[in-house]
Amino acid sequence: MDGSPCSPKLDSRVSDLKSETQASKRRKAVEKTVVTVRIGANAGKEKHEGPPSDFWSWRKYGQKPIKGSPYPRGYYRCSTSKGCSAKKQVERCRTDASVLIITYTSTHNHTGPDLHNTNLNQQLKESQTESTYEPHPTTPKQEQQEEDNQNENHPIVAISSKDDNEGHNFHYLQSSINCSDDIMVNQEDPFTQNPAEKTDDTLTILLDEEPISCPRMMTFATPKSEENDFFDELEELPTYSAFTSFMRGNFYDERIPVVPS
DNA sequence: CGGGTTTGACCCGCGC
DNA sequence: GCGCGGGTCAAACCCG
Repeated sequence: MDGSPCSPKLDSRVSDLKSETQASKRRKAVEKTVVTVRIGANAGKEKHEGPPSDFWSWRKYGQKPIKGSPYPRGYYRCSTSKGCSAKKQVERCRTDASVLIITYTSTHNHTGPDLHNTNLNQQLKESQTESTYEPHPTTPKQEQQEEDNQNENHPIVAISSKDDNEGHNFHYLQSSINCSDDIMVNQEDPFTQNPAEKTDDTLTILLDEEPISCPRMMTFATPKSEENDFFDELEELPTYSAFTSFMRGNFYDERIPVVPS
């Protein structure tokens, strides 16, 4: 990957092009939304707990082992729209494998897959499809093991809003939906605190036996029985929240973070 | 055939 | 100034 048109030298030019991207992607961090998803400890499922997060399509563009964490972090980019710079990082809580930490970076510069339109079914379908993107989506190769341990039963989600500088730029606020109980909105990064404590704490608070409301939404939203079932396992609150929100018609208003940059 | 995933290498920010 | 670690890119491979 270097010999081609992108030799280290050329990189300079590339950097020029991606100067913006790089600049924002680095540590500077732009808008960040951290979503903690708790998947049933060992639900007993062996598929995947995937981070569907939303009905957008995500394409994995990288994966890296994180120091101190036995689990790798996956990097996803929104593939729904070409120019969309929305990204997300999916990683497992090192202290609690049943906890997924999904960090959303940047926002979608496009509307969802026309959820409001009549193609709801299609959207749903897509969303289901994307659910396959998981950290170990189509390739049940190795990590399968890890995932096995935590497949969900009670999807618990904690959403934390992180801003780049100020301290309160935006939030992925999910309105007070049915699942609101299941969703937790934190203002701090789940990782900044004591993973063990916070995770445990936060997640514990979340729904633990009320996954019904969410799954239900999914059900109603997803006419597919097969995928539905399948989805049932991976679906997370973010999806619900998004769904619910969008269902309420405030979807975007609520999710679109306002980044003063 | 197209889209997506995997994997290794490269680049850059940050901490020491 | 150096090293570490994180984040992204790109080519190859795989699956639908």
